[in-house]
Amino acid sequence: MAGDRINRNSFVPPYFQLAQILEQKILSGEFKPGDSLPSENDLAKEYNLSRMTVRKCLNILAERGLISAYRGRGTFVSRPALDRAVFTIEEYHKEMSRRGLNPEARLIAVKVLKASAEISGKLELKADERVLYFCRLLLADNVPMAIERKYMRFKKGSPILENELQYKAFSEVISMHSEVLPVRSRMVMRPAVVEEEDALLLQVPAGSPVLYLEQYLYANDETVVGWGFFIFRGDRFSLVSEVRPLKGVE
Amino acid sequence: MAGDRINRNSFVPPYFQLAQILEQKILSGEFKPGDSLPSENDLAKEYNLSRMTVRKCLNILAERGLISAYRGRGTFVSRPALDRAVFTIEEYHKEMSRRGLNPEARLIAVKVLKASAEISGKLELKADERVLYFCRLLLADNVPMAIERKYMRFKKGSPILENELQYKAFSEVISMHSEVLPVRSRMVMRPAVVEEEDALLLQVPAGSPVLYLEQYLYANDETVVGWGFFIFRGDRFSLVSEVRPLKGVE
DNA sequence: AAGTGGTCTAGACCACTAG
DNA sequence: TAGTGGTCTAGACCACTTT
Repeated sequence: MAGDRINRNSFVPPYFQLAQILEQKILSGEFKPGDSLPSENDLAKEYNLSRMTVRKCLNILAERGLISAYRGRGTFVSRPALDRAVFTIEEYHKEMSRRGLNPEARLIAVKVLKASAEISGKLELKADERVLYFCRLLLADNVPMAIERKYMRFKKGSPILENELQYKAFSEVISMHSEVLPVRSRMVMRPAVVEEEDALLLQVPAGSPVLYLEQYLYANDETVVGWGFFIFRGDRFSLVSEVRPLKGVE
Repeated sequence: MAGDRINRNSFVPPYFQLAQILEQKILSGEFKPGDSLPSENDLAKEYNLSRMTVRKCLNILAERGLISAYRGRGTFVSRPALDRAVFTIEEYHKEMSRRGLNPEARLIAVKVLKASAEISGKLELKADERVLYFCRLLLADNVPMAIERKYMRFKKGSPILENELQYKAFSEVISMHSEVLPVRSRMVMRPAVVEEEDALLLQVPAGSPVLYLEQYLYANDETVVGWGFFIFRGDRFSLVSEVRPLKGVE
């Protein structure tokens, strides 16, 4: 019945070999959505593995959404979640390097401002308290890709080095400028049309579609320690979600 | 040094208790980014657990990005990836239910078409082959949220029940209409401005910002078995990415 | 050589589900 | 009651890194 065996001399560990075997049986239709898999004990016997090893393999497949386990009932093949998408945005420099582009950041402005109503609201400050603001233009292969505008609580006597603002991510800038470290983030993304001032920086017509990506940073005590946003060009920046096969992993 | 103990009478399993303890030590700054954690053997001794149980706990923290383990060197606290975002879009009905909204789908059109150049390209068909097309208007609490337009290879003599198109996700529609099941997906998201025809359906002004979400579905042999897209209203639909504390899990 | 994480084993007890 | 998955244990060997 088995057909496939675990190769004990392979560099690929047994738990991973079994995961590949089972994945193939699922993708090829031998196990169909809703079917139950053999029990963990049966798989252990069939492939001459300990139950813990079988479980490690099943955990991998479960993480990938191919199967679901239910205590007392068994382990079942899931309907693949193909109408679901997961989009990941890395820190800008990593994101662009990943895409094979040459990233660059140009510092457009650094200022200490009295917080406007909007900013003091976002940063949970009293009106007119002072905040540190900076603006960067993010490029890839010399083409403007995004504008970044960020605001943080201003700490007297802690100078910001312009040099740092060329390379550091927002949370790193805060880490160095403040004693309260950000430990949690919240980001909100929505489509927008670009306003005139930003259109000039991005070198696109006013009214072009863009992605507006808002960022809140929180300290361990839930204080907001930073707020701001990115504006990404819609014609140069899209997000991709893919379900990858197990083969290519590691 | 320890301070915290594992409560063996708790319903919370030991591996999870230890994960909470270690997470708190990381978030509070007792362990700082770059610091090494005690070795797995030391943690096992300190908390009176077996090494496998300690490893299960560390895996949880590693999945969440709080720590990284290196063979031969040790386990280290990571700088939290706060300038990174992960956005998840569920299948429409689930997504809206999750947001506490009442989802609904209205079938606008179902047709068998000769594939245009664009469609036959996307579906890897010869020109003029026939494709099945449908269009749905997706609502939440009676407000239009999105338009969905989908195309799939047409299979003669396999009727599509209009009823199904009210509830089923695209990949399910294909599963029932075709023998070749989709097992893999690819989605691409970008901002756009809405065209007049779509603006009418969505009840927004032409030129309003929208999210354009393209979907490709593949069979096990890499054939494209479905293609299409969603157009989401930008004023009603945004995506949120949050780093959650361990406490709230399960 | 000593210490680290990665993997594996052969048991065990438990909570839960089903017949 | 028998079978399932969830958790835990106390070992073991390995590849790798550091000293």
